Amino acid sequence: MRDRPVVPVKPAVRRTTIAVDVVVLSPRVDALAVLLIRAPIGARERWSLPWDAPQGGEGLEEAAARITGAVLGASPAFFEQVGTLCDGRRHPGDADVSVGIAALSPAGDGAPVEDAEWFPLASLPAIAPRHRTIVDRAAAVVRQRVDQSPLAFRLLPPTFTLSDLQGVYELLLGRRLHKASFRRALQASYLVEPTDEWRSEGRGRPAQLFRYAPKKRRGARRGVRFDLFTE
Amino acid sequence: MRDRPVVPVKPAVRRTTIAVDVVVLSPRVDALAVLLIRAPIGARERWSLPWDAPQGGEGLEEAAARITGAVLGASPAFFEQVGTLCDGRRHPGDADVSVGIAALSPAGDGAPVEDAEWFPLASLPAIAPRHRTIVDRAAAVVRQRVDQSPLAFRLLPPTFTLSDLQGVYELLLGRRLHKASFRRALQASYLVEPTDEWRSEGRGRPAQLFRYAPKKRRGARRGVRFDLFTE
DNA sequence: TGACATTGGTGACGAATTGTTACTAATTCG
DNA sequence: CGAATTAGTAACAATTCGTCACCAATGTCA
Repeated sequence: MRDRPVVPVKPAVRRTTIAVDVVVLSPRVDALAVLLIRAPIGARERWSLPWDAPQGGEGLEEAAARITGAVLGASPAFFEQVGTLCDGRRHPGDADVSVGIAALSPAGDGAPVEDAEWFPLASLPAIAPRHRTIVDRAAAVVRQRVDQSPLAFRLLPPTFTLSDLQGVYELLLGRRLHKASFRRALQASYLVEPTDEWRSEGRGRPAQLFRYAPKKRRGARRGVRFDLFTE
Repeated sequence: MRDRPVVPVKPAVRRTTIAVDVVVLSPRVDALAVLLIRAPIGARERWSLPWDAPQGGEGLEEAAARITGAVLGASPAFFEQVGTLCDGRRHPGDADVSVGIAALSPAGDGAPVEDAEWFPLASLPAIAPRHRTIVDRAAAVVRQRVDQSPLAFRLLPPTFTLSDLQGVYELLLGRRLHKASFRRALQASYLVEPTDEWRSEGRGRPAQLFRYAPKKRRGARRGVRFDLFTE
């Protein structure tokens, strides 16, 4: 940083190869799952993330929607970029640049095509190093933003019980939450509204169904949080 | 979304042009400022963000460091991606894809080269639409992550007073904070440690200098926050 | 039919955190 | 010297949070 000589930059674009790599996440039996596709014979790894290049005139999230639709039959309504990579790590299509995108899909939506399968986030098979990085980033981003973005609601059907919702939060955060506290905080947030439907799920009292319906509330936030944790 | 036919994807990379666009942010007189460079004669807008294509074998943040170094003479130690764009909006070099990167620079570091200037975030001159989007995203990202990432410390020199730090938080958050609450929260966070130096800044009592020195503290966080605000 | 297990839902209380007021401390200015 | 200005903190009130205890509504099974 010591007074480096000022080199005038003559900026110019550069031709490279690019890929959109999609981490489709969905809550499966008690764990978040990622959708992988079987790689062609001869590839270094047997599985990979769904990916493709954006087509002409197509935005990145649009491309992610197309790719997901092709593999899952349903297209999630929520995407979030988790970082763009341009490093030495290997990509299955040898793209120079990879745009990582997380796609959130409710539990019941769509079904994987023949060569695709859900894998619990915690026990993935071997995938290309760059895909590994993208999956890890997607998990980190989702965990980090869960309380600032309506991520959890995108992993649930349009109506859900509060226990469902709490379950998703517990999946994302990786820890148990206290029922009464969770509900009180949710109440105060005006993020959901009750429907007049109830769901009976076998044993136990039936639960009321809610829907995501955030009320306008201007950000009159309080002091600083310093929620920074050094691992 | 209605049962779209499953189109088998034959993924393939695609050649495109790419640019790294850097939003260098620094606290200037009572406002966050962005570093812009004068565009060549004949360009649609007279100013633009510093940008260039990543060179061979160079990572994206590395490219951002090089670009910033060339324009500011000093290279910030902190970069954060704020999103990758691939849409119709115009880029000064007509890149297909733009990777937006925020670079945080302490107030005194470096000096703009001849054709570069600081502009307060609130009153920018006309720049290319894509650059406008990237600046807005950078501002949003920085505001959103300020309490989860040590962003504020990257806008300050290695040692600083607590009033300096509070000032940066107020800049980033765009609202005033209460002194006593701020300091109590900071204390509880173990993010800074006092040095044995004091700084006398003209009138008033001299202030103790602190440095950023996060102590390890495992994330034993509490309930959910639902800090989601719908504008 | 009537315990009992199971899941949903809530009131209430003490503990912890946060917002605020008000004060003390150390310096410059006139 | 006193007034003005900035730094720093103790202490109190208001609010929020974690927890416990309980009630409600259903299915199971003797």
